[in-house]
Amino acid sequence: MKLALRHIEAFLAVAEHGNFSTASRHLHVAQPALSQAVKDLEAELGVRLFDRTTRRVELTAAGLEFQGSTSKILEDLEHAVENVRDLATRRRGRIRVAAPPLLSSVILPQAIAAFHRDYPGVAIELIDIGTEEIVASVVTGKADCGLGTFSPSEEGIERTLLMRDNLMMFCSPEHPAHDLTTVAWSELRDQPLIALTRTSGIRLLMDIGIESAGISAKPAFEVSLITTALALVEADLGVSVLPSYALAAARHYAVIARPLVDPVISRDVVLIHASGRSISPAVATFSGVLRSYAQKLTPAQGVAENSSRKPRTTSS
Amino acid sequence: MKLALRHIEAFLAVAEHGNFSTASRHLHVAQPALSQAVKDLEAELGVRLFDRTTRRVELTAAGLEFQGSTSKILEDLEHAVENVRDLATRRRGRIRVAAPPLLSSVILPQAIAAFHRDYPGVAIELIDIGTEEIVASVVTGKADCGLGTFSPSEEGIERTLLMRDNLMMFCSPEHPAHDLTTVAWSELRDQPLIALTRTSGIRLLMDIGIESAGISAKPAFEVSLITTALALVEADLGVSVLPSYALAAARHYAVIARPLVDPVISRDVVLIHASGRSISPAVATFSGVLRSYAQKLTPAQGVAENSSRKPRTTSS
DNA sequence: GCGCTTTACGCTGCGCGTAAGTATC
DNA sequence: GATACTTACGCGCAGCGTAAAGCGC
Repeated sequence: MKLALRHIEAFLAVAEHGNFSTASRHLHVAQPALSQAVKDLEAELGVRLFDRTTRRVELTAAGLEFQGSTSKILEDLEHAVENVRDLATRRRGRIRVAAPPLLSSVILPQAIAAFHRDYPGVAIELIDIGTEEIVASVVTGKADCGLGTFSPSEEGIERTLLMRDNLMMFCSPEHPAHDLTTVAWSELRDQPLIALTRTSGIRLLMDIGIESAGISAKPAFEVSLITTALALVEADLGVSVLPSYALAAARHYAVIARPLVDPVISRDVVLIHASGRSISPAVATFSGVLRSYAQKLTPAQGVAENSSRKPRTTSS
Repeated sequence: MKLALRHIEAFLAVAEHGNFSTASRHLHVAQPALSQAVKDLEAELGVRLFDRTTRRVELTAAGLEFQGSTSKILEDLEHAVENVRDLATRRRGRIRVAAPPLLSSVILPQAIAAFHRDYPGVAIELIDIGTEEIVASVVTGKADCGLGTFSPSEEGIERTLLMRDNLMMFCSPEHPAHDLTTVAWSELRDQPLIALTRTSGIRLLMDIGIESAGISAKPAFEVSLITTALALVEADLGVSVLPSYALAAARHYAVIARPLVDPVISRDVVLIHASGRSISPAVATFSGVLRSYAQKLTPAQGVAENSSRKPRTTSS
């Protein structure tokens, strides 16, 4: 014979109701089933738990003691189950998302805000670190998921494409390029370049573009924050090379953007999580929210300027 | 689907061992049974508890949390079961036995000592109160069992005969009655009587004997303690009427005893417990110990004197 | 290819419900 | 005699074990 929760539940129900009949109705079982269960439990414990005639049912000393301990235990178990179910239903949880600075300030804030509206119990921790540290964070488990652009050779991660975009040139509306539809990399020759620091993934792509165009542009400025770069561009101190989704970050600046061609350098922004490790329900849902926000941003692809501040239309 | 202890146990075993195979051996079940149990549990909770490939099995965040709570809960349950089993095996428990002063000092000390040797974990509470309060104590549950002589009209109690004995006259070895085999109640006429107080059950029986003999003996002394009565008897200040088992209490006194006849007044010493209420395992065992000690005392029936102090034999 | 987990499948036995029995008030 | 617990009995299904099939190393 073996102890099971049904035994405890039967016992507690009878103890609480003071008789078998109402307890059986409360448990949605036939009354003889309860008699059997309590009998089995008593046999298992070797003690009589109830003093019962056909007229009265009341706990023995042993039963009283057993009720005290088991009722608390069963309550704790309920809470444990409830707590882990809360994880499943996203009523509770934690998401640690690692992302590079640009993405942290562009897509993530809105996505996090939207997710938080729907699942206020889930704590979101945003780890804004350099792209090169993101894969390591995810693989070692310091982060649950990560955003960015990663080399296909990276191992131990699963990828989900969020969006694909091309690099664009950002410049002041007064810049001579403002009437161009596209800008070739070679046209950056002799332009004062406002570049991101070398730890940036974008900087690496920019260097590739510049090299493939056969020019050797030397950055006039090197900044780490995209906002700094945009401010410098707005002041017409030079041009910058940024992904198209930087437009979202640029909407408070008087800047325009033009697609860079020859070559078109595209960049896949993906969501990654550790392969082999299961994604938590909260992360799975968050991933979906992120995708939808990324798609909202994707139509911006090809938009060449910041229309909110400079209501001037350019041919796409 | 319904949560059962086997699910929790399966989960915890796998979590502890880190793989299904060794866990299954440890639980003495086939390995697929574990897979099924864990799978069912995960379905019930709506969360994946393990990240498992065929090569590695490790807890998810949800699983880790669930392990923390359930392992403690299952441990508590083990303790609860163990504790109530201790009651069954008499490793633990409590016996509250109500007894009148004489019995408290004669049979009970030895029986309690013997019981305590075998079951040191059982606490024994000796409630020495007047006979008239004993039934009430047992019926109301203030005591688990009671000793004494009770009217057959008493309700709500179950009786177990411990011993039957007759009233005897106790006197000094120098008393004229020392060469009598028996003493008739009528011979108590004009004897200075050392009586117990009216709350004593023995006193009631004595009064019955005196009345049936047609004499009207007026007590010279009224004492509440049997030891006091024996001391007075030893000092030859009078004779006393006591049950034969009082000899056991009298073994330190220089007193002799003679059976009282015409009529022989017998007294059933019984163990009682509340009817309808189940007797605890400890009380059941204690009852047996008491019976055996009472039987050891019963041969004393008819022994007329204290042989240890006065090595003189009297015809039975 | 080996060792682990999972899936498939048949069977045993547990536990439920229905029905009859028993005891208490 | 009414009511509530217990015993008896048959059945369905949960859960186990055996066997076969994925799936990583």
